[in-house]
Amino acid sequence: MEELGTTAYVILGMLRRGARNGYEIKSRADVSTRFFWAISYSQIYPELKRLEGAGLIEGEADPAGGRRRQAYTLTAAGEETLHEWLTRDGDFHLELRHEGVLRLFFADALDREEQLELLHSMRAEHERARIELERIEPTARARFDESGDRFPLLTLDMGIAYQGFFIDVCERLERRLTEPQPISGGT
Amino acid sequence: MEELGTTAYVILGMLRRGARNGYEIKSRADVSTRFFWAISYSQIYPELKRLEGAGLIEGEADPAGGRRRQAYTLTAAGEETLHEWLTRDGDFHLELRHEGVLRLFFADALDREEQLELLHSMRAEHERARIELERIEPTARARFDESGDRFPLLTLDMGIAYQGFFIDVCERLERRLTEPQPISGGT
DNA sequence: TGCAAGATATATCGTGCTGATATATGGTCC
DNA sequence: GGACCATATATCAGCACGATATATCTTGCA
Repeated sequence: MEELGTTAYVILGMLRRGARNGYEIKSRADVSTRFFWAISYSQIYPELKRLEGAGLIEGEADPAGGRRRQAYTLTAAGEETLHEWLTRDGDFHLELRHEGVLRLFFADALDREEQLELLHSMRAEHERARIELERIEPTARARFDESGDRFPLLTLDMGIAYQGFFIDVCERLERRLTEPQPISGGT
Repeated sequence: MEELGTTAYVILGMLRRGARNGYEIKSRADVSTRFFWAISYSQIYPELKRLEGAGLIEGEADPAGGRRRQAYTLTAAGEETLHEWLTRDGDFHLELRHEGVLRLFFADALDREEQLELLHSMRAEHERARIELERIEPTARARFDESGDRFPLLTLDMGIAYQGFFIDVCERLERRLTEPQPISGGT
């Protein structure tokens, strides 16, 4: 079998969690993995067929009234493949795209006041993001209490701390730029 | 004029910094913006032509011996466009793809020992990344001393702290998972 | 002197992903 | 009855990545 992309493992993992079709996978991902690994329909539906072809999942017709629907489940091979990925050593895919930091990188083209405004609006952005995550938190906590699976809640709390990291960095830089004559760029 | 993608602004910014052609833009980006906004040749060369067509940059033949080379410079319009982007309020593009956190999200499928190994190898990955950044730091510091532009150094230090954030998170989680009976997933 | 290896410089291809849109049906509310 | 939203699948244009191809210039060293 060819190698699988990371998106394929999101699908396997979500199926293992109890998601049954493409729509449910996407809905769940949109309130969880989206923050560190987004997926879209145009990946999900072709990938479901590919995974079925590879024998990692099985689908059967599951119409809801007159609406066609396909219900998928993990096969033993699929379960094994997911486990292999989860325990694989190293080879992490790790990527950040952050337009705020990018602008900061070029901020020498700005005057002091504009630099401060950039930091301020960047901080505001992360504060909005943190609030969004904090709104999800009670739901995640409730689901933990039901399921006993603590990892979704744990990664959510990581996300909240992650936003906090950027908020702190912005605040520190804003303070430093406000000071009379800062010397260097040390940590 | 159509809207520009963020990559276009990387190019404008790099030209403003003194990069002259596609190769130099890519070389510089690979040791700086790469860590928060990666770009590739297949974006750079078509984009240079597009930006020239839009009047934001100007290119002239600049052969090096028998090797063809095109030297670009910012126009006044390009400078202005860059400034508009840098001072634009909000609308940040912010995106993370982190396979380690994703695996952690699904880590309920693992036993305790495998979970610890996942955290350990994730932490090792971030430690490698931090060391890579720390190796660049003296160069960035020297360039700051020459140019007086502190922002590249500043964003590099942010990157180092960023890796530190994940290292700390992993350590904390490793400790918590080692403890006898942790209760919840609180921060 | 010869020549291998690496740096400089541009270009392109396959693949994957995003965001938007299209198409239906089912359920809820007034 | 009809408006509106949720459910469910599918696809397309555009952007981006990573790898590779091509060619020339420079460096090192035997």
